[in-house]
Amino acid sequence: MPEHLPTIVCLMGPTASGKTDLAVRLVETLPMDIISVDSAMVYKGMDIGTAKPDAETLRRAPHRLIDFLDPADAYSAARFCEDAMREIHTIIEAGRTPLLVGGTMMYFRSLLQGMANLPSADESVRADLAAEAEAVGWQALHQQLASVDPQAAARIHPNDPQRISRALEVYRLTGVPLSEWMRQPTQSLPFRPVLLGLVTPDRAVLHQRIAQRFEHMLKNGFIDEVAVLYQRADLSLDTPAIRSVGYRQAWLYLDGQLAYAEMLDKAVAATRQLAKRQLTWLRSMPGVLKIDFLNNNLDAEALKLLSKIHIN
RNA sequence: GGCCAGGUAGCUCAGUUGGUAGAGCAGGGGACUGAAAAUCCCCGUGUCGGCAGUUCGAUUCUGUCCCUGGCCA
Repeated sequence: MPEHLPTIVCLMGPTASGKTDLAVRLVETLPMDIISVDSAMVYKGMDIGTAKPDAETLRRAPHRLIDFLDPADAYSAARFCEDAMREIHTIIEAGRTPLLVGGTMMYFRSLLQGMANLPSADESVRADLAAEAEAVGWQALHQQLASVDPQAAARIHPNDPQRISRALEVYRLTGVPLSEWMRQPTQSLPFRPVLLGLVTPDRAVLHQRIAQRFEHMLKNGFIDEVAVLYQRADLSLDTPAIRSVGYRQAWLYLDGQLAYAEMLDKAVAATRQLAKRQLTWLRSMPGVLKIDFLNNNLDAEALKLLSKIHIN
């Protein structure tokens, strides 16, 4: 890729791998500014459970794209791309290098590879589809999809309501099948991305950290944080924000559907599963420089990798 | 100490009228285009508590021992 493009650095990794800590230390020594790539930290009032950096940390290392959205509002990969592009440009214009940090791998992929110019979500179409599914089942809607967009139907599993719904939504909104939309070329990224991935050969240690961190969250008032959300009439288990790892289980606990110990077990398990999916993304993503986050010279290692690249 | 119920996958349990066993959860791998911390797909060998007996063959029947829970002393 052309050398004259401005550099952006992407620091990726599974939950509890220490991304934020490393990023904060990096921006203290390098002329970089942090953009968060995290679908849950965007929400206000969701601090403890998302492991959002505290006020003191944010003063030292400001994060863009956190803490600006109400939990009742839906965010999306497309909105992230717009927001991130805006922040990236601002940082580059200031003569600095953007450091994109987070674990929402689809946001990274969308930003780096671009997205088709699809219509955004439409609540009323979604409601119609959900009602139809209630009546005839998702399998029937999958068949319906097969008749208007065989390509999408072939790649979307009949048991995957979310994707069946989205594909039919796009077709109903535009009269053009999703597969057709996705054929349009996306414009290439006007930056030179440097990809760093925090990984470790020892999954058991990551699991341990995940368990410890959730217990720490509980000690720090996580349940109280969720209780505030639970009291709101406009939030439910159908709200994307409330479906987040930990929040969903705490919600069920507050609702009396889970005992405390079950809530703890299930929340920790859900976090492990999230980490596994993030690692799957990381393995499939080309060009990622991997760093073992259990390495005791983590900072030096990261700085060494960054010293080899030209930052803005 | 006596009686009863159990001891089967990491966990909770099902099952085999005797032909060496299967679900859920956990775990592993994968997919992923406006919900993505979401939503899905694929993956099940484990001395069926130990030992002995009956049997062509025992995880299954019998005996005995060990362990756990309950009731009675």
